[in-house]
Amino acid sequence: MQKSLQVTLSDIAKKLNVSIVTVSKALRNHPDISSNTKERVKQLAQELGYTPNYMARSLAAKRSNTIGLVVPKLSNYFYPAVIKSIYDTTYKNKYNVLLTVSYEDPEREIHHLETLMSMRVDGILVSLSQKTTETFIFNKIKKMGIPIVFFDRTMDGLDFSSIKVDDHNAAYIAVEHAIKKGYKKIAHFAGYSTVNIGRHRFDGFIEAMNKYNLPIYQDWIIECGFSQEYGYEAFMKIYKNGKLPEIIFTVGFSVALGVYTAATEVGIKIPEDIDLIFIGDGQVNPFASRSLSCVSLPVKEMGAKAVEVLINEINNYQSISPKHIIFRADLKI
Amino acid sequence: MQKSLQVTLSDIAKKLNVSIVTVSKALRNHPDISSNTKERVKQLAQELGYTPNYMARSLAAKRSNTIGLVVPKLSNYFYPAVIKSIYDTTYKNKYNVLLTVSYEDPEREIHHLETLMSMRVDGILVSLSQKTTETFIFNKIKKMGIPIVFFDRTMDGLDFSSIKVDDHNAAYIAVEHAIKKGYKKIAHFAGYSTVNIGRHRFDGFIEAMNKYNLPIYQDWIIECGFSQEYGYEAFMKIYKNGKLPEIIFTVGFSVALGVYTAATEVGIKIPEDIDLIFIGDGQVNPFASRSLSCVSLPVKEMGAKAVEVLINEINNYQSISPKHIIFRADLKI
DNA sequence: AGCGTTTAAGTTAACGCTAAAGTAACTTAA
DNA sequence: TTAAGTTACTTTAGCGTTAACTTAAACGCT
Repeated sequence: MQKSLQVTLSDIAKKLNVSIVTVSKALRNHPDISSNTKERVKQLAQELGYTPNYMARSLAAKRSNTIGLVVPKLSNYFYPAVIKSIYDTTYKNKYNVLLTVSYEDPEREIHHLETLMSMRVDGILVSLSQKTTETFIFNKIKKMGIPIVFFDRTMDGLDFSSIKVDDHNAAYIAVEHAIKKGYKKIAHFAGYSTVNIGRHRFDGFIEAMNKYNLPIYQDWIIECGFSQEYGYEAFMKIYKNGKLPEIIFTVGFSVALGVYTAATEVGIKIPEDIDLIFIGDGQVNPFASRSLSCVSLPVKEMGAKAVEVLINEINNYQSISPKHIIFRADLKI
Repeated sequence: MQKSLQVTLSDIAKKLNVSIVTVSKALRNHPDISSNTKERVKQLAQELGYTPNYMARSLAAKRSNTIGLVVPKLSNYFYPAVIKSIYDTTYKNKYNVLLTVSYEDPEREIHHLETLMSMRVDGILVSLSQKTTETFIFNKIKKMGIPIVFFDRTMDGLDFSSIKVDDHNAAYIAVEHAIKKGYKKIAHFAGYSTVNIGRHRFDGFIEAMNKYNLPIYQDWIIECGFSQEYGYEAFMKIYKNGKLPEIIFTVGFSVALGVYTAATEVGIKIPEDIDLIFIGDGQVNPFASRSLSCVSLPVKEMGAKAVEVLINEINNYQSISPKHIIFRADLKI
């Protein structure tokens, strides 16, 4: 119990009277080694509680079999869902993931990116913080030969692969669906126009309304945040105004939830009195029983695709040209 | 551009005509080096875009300045909130965090723990998956000399430090508060009794009821899950039964939310017709405006304490004796 | 028997860095 | 005046692995 706490290849080698390299190869199932020796090595490794040292391995092998992941936050259903998908995909591909969270802070984002570089990850997956403006770090990463793939929150003008959702189209689909259901008085509880998602979805709303020549009432367009409280407040606001729409299209699930709460509170039934449609971002739709429609983002597919593209770039680093993949949302009725 | 992509200490050393070690020390602010040389080294390192190789550093220094974190999931407000707190605390202490998620799967949990060991983290913070029964891995980690601290979800009979919340007491406080407000007919929407949290909170409920000699109606005790849908269903169930309590004590925030939704849907006002009290787990209480009470867990404090205890064990590895810290919840009115 | 091939190892030289132990040139103190 | 620091470096020796090469024996074939 006083001995060095870490069991190394050399410990195993000595006990078995073979060379260190033989042990290393045996544990990695290298064809050089006879199945007999492999067995003996593995057996002893197991007994001694050998745990490979990834630091040493990565240093020697010049690859870490690890990818870095930077997300802006963990709240909201979206990120946990994408993360799950990314985890599952990397797990299948025998990569490890280093997950970091920037908490929407560009400084931390850079810090994490530096750390991932220092850990010599083989590739990096990034969803940018909302306030990120500085691109210096990404060029540095590129110079180091580490491929990056952006997903969801990307930045224009960067020469890296990106996986995005067509928010404009998602909103368009939602509104078009509402229109085809026969609604004409359509309200939109939008996200902040300063945020990409909010803006794109708003634009999609406008496009659909224009396409079908429907009037847009400013009173029914409420720019609010993405969370439940905002939906609640927004609904109360138009409720007090008195003039009610036939359907409300909300930027996201949480806002819809807020609307639902507010509406039931004042005795308005959903979807009978006022219908509701929203863009879902990963969560199971608990409204399903109440036959609400939603446009759902292919969250799982996005995560998987991001990993796939990244691994591909890792394996063909010399010859990559940035791919830009845009997912379209599905209508769920 | 064809040159080796990674800038190393040796590159800097050659250009400055000093030894590698001088560069290494200069960058780490070692007192051996004159401030003049330090400046020159740092300047050049910056220019060349030097990024330290943590693999090599950890290997040589035999410490990684990194701690591993294993949580069972990312959904529910609780974990993201604790993670944030852990991040903030480690950041201040100049440690990096490797965050992994077991997704309540013991197999993945072990996989992640092995990975963290292989990465030679200096210490590990674990919140167990619900299905974990095997303790072999923890003893292995101990043998490797890596300290572990459990938080929130711990396991009895393990000789490691733990940071917990007194769930029993939290429930007791909640129920006692209800009783002191004058309520006698108290319902409890409980979590699964197979889950620690659910059981402990249930016990706390029972204890308070007994203490104040209040009758417990089986019909008002509904064992359900921890999420919104369950709260909704549970409420509908007692609503259909016809006999309504004065106040409902729910295991968690989400269940309370479900109750609220269900109640408003059937025209019962909260808190006027039926009051509601719950145990909050990190989320801001959006009911605040409606003057509901909740018992809130000191999530932030827990995360910070867990890190503090772990770092202490890292620094005094030879002489540690497991600490068991139990946080008590606060009543928020 | 002689030759190429296969199998199952072993040897050597890194990977990029740091701790520990020098070293040489200057101080300082009694 | 000289032993004992101090300052600012350098040298040496790894940390635990792996890639690339070398070696030795055994095998099959002509």
